[in-house]
Amino acid sequence: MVAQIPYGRVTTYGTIAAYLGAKRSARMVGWALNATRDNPEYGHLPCHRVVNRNGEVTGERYFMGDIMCERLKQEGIVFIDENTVDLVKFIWDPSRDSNFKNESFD
DNA sequence: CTAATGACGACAC
DNA sequence: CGTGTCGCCATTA
Repeated sequence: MVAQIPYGRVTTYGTIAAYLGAKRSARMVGWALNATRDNPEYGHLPCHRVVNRNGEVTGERYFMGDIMCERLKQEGIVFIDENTVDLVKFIWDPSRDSNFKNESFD
């Protein structure tokens, strides 16, 4: 799912969880991403494009250092704060992406 | 089995 | 709009 996030866009844990049908499992999304951390298979995953509901790049302090913020800025994401992106402008809603809409995640 | 915890979210103040 | 609470689900102690 995270791998489908378009360049220059971000999405939130809740959005992903909601789209997968697990609206109340936002934490699980973070947990899932955490699992990819030491998993070489997902090493290339654009996890820096996943932020929390407030647009805060919380994972930054947790494990990737400044990598996440730097890559986001590099992609044209506008930060409204030290570690907060302009979620209103760059939020990516999977249900509004025609290329992604047809994927099945039952 | 119970308690605590987390890359979180919604809601009440 | 910052802070406090409670809910969530999987994992771990």
